[in-house]
Amino acid sequence: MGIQEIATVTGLSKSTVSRALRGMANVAETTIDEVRRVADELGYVPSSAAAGLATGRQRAVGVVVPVIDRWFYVKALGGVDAELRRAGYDLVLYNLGGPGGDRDRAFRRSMLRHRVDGLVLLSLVLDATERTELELTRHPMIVIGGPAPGLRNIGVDDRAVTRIAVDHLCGLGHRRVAYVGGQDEAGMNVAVPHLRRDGFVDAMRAAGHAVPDRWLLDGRFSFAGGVVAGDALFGGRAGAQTGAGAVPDRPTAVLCASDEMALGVLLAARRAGLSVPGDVSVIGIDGHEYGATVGLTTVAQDPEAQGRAAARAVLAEVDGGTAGAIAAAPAHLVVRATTGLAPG
Amino acid sequence: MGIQEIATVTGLSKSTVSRALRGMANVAETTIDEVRRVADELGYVPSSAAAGLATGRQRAVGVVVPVIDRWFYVKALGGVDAELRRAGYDLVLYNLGGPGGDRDRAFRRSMLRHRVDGLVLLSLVLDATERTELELTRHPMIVIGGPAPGLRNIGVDDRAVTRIAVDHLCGLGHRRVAYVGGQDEAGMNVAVPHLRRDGFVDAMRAAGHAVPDRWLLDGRFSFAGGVVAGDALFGGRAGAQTGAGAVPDRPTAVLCASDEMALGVLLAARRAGLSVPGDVSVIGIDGHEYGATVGLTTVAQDPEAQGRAAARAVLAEVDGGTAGAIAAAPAHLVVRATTGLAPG
DNA sequence: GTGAAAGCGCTAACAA
DNA sequence: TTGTTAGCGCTTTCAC
Repeated sequence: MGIQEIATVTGLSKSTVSRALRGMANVAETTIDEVRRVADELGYVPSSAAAGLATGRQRAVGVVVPVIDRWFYVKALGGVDAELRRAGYDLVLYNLGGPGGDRDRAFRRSMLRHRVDGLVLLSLVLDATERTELELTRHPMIVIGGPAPGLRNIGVDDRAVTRIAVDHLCGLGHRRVAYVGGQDEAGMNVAVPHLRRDGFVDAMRAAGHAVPDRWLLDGRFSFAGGVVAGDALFGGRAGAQTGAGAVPDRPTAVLCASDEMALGVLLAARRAGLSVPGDVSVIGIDGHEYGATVGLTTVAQDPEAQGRAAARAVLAEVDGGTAGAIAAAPAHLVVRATTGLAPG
Repeated sequence: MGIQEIATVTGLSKSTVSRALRGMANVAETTIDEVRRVADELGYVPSSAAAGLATGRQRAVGVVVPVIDRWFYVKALGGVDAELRRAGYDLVLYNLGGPGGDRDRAFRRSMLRHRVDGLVLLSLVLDATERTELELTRHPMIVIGGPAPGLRNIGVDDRAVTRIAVDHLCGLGHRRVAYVGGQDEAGMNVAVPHLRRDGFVDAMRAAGHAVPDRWLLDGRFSFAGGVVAGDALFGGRAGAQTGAGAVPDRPTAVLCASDEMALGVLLAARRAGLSVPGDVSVIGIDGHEYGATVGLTTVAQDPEAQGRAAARAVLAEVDGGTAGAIAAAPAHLVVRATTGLAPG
C-alpha cells in the first residue's frame, strides 16, 4: 500500500523507490520502469500528507472568495485552477459565503492549517485582524481585483476602465450620462466600486459635463440590482404606459460598473418602452458572455487571465522566486449594439 | 511553532497538549485554558499534514466538476462548501476543465493522493478507467445530478421534471410544443439530457400530442445555444422583417431543459417579433435568478440544497456511518409571465 | 489527569 | 546508481 511494499517487492530501498517514482535523476532507466510497473500492479497511491510532512510543501494553494456565485469570481477561479493544475498543484477553496458566512472560522480554522503553500485572495475586504492572521502564516499571497493594503494585487486599472467608457460615450455626443455602480454587499473589495465611480465622475468632469447625484445609482453589482436602478432612471414599468417621456429628465446614456448590472438596465429600458441605443445608450464593464449575445457594448477584461497570472505569481514565490512586479491587467472597449449617437 | 514548543513552555507533555488542544475529556479545565493561552501567544498553527499522517484522515473532501462556469455547478458547489465548513472540513476543487481539459491527469495525479477523505462528483460522465481508478481509492463517493452507474446519486427526477412542465403547458391548451435540450459538450452527465428529453416526449405522447423531430432541438445547455435554437424555431432575426408568420409551422410553446437556454429562446422570440406568451410560451428548468427577474416560468430545483445533502452524505460515510438512502431532490413549478393560454 | 514512546508514509542528507 | 539513517509534527496506545 505504501512505498515500502514496492521496495520489498522490487528488492530496492525505500529511497530508490521514492526517487524512481518522482522521476529523479540518478536512477537507472530500468529501475524506474520496474518501480513504476510494480507500483501500478499494487495500485499504489502516494500520500500527500506524508510527503507534505517530510518536505514542508503541500503542493496546494488556497483560493479565498467572498462568494462563489458571481461571474468574476467564477472566471477568475477557473483561471487560477487551470494554472495550478498545470503545475501539479491542488486548489483548496475557501468560500467566505457572503456577509452571512462565518468568515472568522474560515480564517482561523482552515486557512492557517498549513494545508496550502500560498494564497490567492479574490477582491477581499480584509479587516485588521484578518490581515494580521494572514501575515502570520507567512504564505505567499496575492489578491485579484481591487488593491488591498500591504498586498500585491493584479487587476485592471479601475479608474482607466471607466474613463475608456466615458470617452466612448462622449465621442458619440453624450453629455447626460448616468452611472450604475455601488457597493457590492456580497463582499467585493471596497476599493473597486469607489475607483470606478470616481473614475467616471472625473472623466465626465474632464469632458466638461457635470454629473448630478441622482444619476449615481446603486446596482449592487447584480442583475436584479441593475433592473431596479434602470427602473429608477427610466420611470419603471410605468414608463411604458406613457411612452419614453415618462421621466422628463432622462440621461441619454448609462454606464454600468458591471455587465450583469448593464443587462438589468437594458431590461428596464426595454420595459420602459425605450429604444436602445435610439433613446438611450448602455455600456457595461466586464465582458460577460450574455452581453455578447444581446449585443451589449462593454469594456472587457479577462478575469481568467488574471487568475492565471495570480496563480503563476504565487507559484513563483512558493518556489522560492522573489515577488516580481505585476503588470496591470488589460481592458479594452468592445463596441456592440447598445451604444450609439446621442439623440437630438 | 509546533505542539512541542507549547509543551516545553507549559511544562506539560506533547500528549497532554495535543489532547488539550482538541478539547478531549480527561484533561483538567485549567490545563486546557493554560494550553490554549500559550498556543495563542506563540501563534501556534496546527499542521494538517502531520495530523493527517497520524490519523489517516485529512478532514477534507474533494469536489469534481466538469467545468465551473455553469449555474448549476456553481450553486451546487456552494452548497457542498457550506456544509463542509460547518463540519470543519476543507474543500479541494478538481475542475476537469471541460472537453479540452486534461481529465486524465486530474484523476491520476491529484484526486487519488489521499488528500481527501471523500468525493462529491458533479454530473460526471465517467469512463470505465476513471471509474475503476476512483473505486480503487475506496473513498466514500456521491454524485450530484444524473445517475452514474454504480454510484449513489442525488438529484431531481429528470423525467418527472419535464412531465411537470408538459402538464403545465398542456393545461394551458398547448399541443404544439417544441423542446430545446441536447447534449452539453461541457461534460454534463449524459443521462440527464436523455432523461429530460424522453420525459418530454413521453409526456406529450401521453397527452395525445406527437412531437415532430424538427422540434427537438439542441441548445447545448447554454444561453448562446438557446438563442440559436430559438432562431431556428422562429426564423431568426429575419422573422422580425416579415412578422410573426415568418415560420409557417411554429410551435405555440417551447420547453427548455435549462433556464439558461430558455433565456436564450426568449431573446430569439423577441428578436423575431413574437410576443411572449401571446404568440409563444416559454418554460425552463432550474430556477435561475435571471429567470425570476425576466418573469420566466420554470420548474425550479435547488442545486445548493442538493450540494448540502451530498456533502452530508459523504461526511456521514467518512465518519463511519453507512450509506443511507437518498431521497430525490424536489422540483416544483414556478409560474411566471412567459407561459399563457395557447393562441387561437 | 498526565507522560513516554512508538509510529503514520514519506523525503533528504550522507554514505557506499 | 543505490542504501542507511533520521526525522517532518502529530496522535495514540499503554503506563503511571
